[in-house]
Amino acid sequence: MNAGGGERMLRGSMARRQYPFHLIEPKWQAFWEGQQTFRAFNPGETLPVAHPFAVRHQLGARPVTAKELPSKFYVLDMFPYPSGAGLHVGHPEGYTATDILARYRRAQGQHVLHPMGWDAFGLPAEQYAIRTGQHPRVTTEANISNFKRQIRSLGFSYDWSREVDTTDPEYFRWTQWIFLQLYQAWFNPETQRAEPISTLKYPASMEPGGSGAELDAAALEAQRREYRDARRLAYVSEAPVWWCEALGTVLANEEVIDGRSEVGGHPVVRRPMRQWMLRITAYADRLLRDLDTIQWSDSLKEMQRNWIGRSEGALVDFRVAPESGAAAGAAITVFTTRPDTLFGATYMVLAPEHGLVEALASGAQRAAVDAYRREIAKKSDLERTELAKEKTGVFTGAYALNPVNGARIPIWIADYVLASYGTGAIMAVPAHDTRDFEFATRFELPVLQVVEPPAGVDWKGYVDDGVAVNSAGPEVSLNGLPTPEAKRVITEWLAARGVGRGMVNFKLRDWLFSRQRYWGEPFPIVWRKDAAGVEWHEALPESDLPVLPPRLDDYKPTADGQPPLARAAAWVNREDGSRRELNTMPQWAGSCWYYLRYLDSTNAGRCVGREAEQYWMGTDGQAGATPGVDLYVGGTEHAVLHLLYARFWHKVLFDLGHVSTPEPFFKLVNQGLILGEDGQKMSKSRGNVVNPDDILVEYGADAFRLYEMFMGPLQDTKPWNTKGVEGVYRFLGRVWRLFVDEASETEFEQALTLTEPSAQEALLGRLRVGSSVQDVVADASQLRVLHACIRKVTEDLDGLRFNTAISAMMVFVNEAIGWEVKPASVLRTFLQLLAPLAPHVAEELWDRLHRHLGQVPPSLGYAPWPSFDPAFLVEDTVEIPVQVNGKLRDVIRVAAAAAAADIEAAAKAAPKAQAFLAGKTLKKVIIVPKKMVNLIVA
RNA sequence: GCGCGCGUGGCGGAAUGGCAGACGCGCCAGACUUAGGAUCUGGUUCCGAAAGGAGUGGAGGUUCAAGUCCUCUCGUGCGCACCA
Repeated sequence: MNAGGGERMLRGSMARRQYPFHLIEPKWQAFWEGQQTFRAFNPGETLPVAHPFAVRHQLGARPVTAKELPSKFYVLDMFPYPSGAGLHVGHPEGYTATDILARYRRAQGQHVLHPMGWDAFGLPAEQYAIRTGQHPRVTTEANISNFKRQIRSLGFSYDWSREVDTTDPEYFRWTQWIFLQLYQAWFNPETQRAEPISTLKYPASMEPGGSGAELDAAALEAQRREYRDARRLAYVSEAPVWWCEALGTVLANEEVIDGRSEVGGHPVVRRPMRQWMLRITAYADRLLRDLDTIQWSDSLKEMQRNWIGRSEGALVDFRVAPESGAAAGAAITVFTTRPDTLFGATYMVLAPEHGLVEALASGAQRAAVDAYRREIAKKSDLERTELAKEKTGVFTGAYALNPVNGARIPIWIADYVLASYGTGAIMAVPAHDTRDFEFATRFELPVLQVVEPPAGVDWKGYVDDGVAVNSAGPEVSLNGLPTPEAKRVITEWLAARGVGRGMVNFKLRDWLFSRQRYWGEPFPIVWRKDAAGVEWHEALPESDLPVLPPRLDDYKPTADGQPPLARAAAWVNREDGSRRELNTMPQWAGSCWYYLRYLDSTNAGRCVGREAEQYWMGTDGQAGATPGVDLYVGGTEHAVLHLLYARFWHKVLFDLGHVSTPEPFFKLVNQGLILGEDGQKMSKSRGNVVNPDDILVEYGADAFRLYEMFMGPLQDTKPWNTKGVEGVYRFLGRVWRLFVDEASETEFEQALTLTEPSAQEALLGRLRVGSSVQDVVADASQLRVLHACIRKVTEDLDGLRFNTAISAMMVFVNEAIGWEVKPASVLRTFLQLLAPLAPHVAEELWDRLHRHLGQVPPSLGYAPWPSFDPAFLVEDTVEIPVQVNGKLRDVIRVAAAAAAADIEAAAKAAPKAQAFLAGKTLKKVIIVPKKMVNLIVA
């Protein structure tokens, strides 16, 4: 906190501080740190006897067992990338919400784990290093320390003893270790889970003494190695990847948006390179299914479902017609979700990149095909999608035979068919597929109806279910069958004939896991050459972990396009002749498992200890424990990538027995975006960025926290309005004045102006609680106001409705400020309600209130959460609206327990209602006790 | 194009099918004050002097009663986007 800045603000736009937050906030932050108030304890730890958690739960003096510990509550924030720009107002929105929950649950007696850390590998620090030669470690540490200062200034109750940093060798040692688990595992399709690679069964020909006995031992092992390496969960692929020249690295599919890099918006091109991949596709089905077992928003689940993109259909083999040149007789397999429309296929389309195109292009069409392919190859992906309005393609000159009826159909190539989805080839059914219809129209290809839509709907371009027509071949007929039935019949027929089979296809691709960067985790992998000169890879032993990156003077890729690690020849070339892997892992790696490291962040022997993992993930038999993280809060920008990758890793670790829950994050909430005051997305170029530091100097952390929550529902997108901060700031000022004696306040203010900032905190002692605060019994109306507030705040915090919880506290204060005598017990309870949201001012007033009463203040953070007594909320009489024909006409006050007949009589007697009853016949009376009465007249 | 949200005062927003607009901002009036951009009190959906009428994007519907449920429609935000 910058006291000088605060003084400047006082003389500037603000006339007067509502209360001395600038002294209170650092004071309590220092107190919490000194007391380690928010430490969470693992089973087996010995708690300090004086720690408020130990006191509350009567633990301490000896190691605590998991059974003795209260029920766990793991509330997690998405940890930030510590950028040089510092915190923006979006970060603390989620952090404030989780902090409120953490404090609330502690008060309720739960054992709260609320950690924070740093996702600190990443491109900006590396690019800065390239420009300046400054080691990314230096930049990263400076940024972390700035972020930490900012986060601490907001008074969040993190257990900093569990802080993690993905760039710390003691952290990424375990990131590398998890990679080795992936490397040493395969996905067994029979058990549908990952198993150690040692359980992999080899084909008979590769078994020693099998039909491959003619091979020598080395050749056999080479074969087995190739077979094995092709099945690992971490494997090497030569497939085309997205290369970004500007960033000097490849990117994952997910990091490429419209043909440009997600980071920086640089152009990317498709290029074949040797890359590490992770076999996430093996988990597609489980990643999809298990969404049903977790509490995420529907929209988020839907995004993940779309990304996984499951579709059921069939593979169908078409034969290339005999006269079609070099490829004659070859099979072209297509994937279709509509095998029932097979009789309507009037042409086929292959992706321009399809492997058979070369052999198919014949005669007169050869030149056209080559020209088209050259044209497509030149286009960036961006152009390909932009130009998608008009479909293009060329005829190959070849024909294929439809397996159902032998029909001879032309084979085209077109870029509307993607090489990377399905088989890269389709059968085109223009009558019942929009894209095929557009293409067929453009190139005047025949359109043949095979589905009869409901009456009145045009069959041309009809893509939904109907009844099959014109679908009879020599051996099979679908005519008259509804679409689902037709699909089933034809798929069975294709399978029986050996020309097709049912198939489930996914959009999800394997995860491209290597990057040509310096500032990331090195792979624990080396490369060797066998006797035949074939390169193969080998895992380093666990004892070699962590594999540290080498020191470099220059962080750029080498002149011949090698990653920067290649510059460290002494590091790359090992004494035994092997060479280290030059790639590093992507930034996602560290964030895939950080929530596990928090559970046991200093464990030197395991990524997470079993007992700690089972306690905090709720699988050790605690009654009602949530399986996994209880609440995970973060932005939607991670809806697919981080959350899908982390679920994938977690499932692998689960299969291999390292964690005990199938899903990591049980409940997840996305906080909404905070827009600038102009309603536009905050950005430097618009000049509408709000810096939390500025708000803190002027209004303090408590007002900032309160405002972030008061703006509206956590999940909603909402605009910032600094005037709104003033509103909650004034509220805190009223809370302050509820307690503090006016005369002492004035005296304090005057002393403040005469005292050096460094000595000001001592002046807080001059403030006294006002004489209207007395140790007296509260009256019924005061208790009603208090208990209504307890109920509302409790229910709203449970439902994450922070905005309405704050509103309820405002209602309480607006009432209480008018009381001539304020019962200390009522104010004390109110401070407990306020504490999770505005902890600093609550602590200060809590402390003063107890001293005022001559008591030693107990720990506010661990004081049991107040419960409300419905008895105090009961009112003798209630006000209920009187409607006539459904319209509000009057309001009557009746006894809460009034009989229906009495209510009816009172309603009829209500003066304003009577005016509408006069001369009418009463037809019906509807009475909802304590709610309303409706008189129906005609 | 497809999928998922969301449309309520001047603004942010609140309302288990039961008094629409809680709470806050802003605005208006008043009190205190040398002063107010501090604080306190009252008012503030629209039309109307009032009585009263209208009102939750629009049009229908269900219901004694609809911001809330149903159908259609318009607008808007987000996600995916030639995924066969």
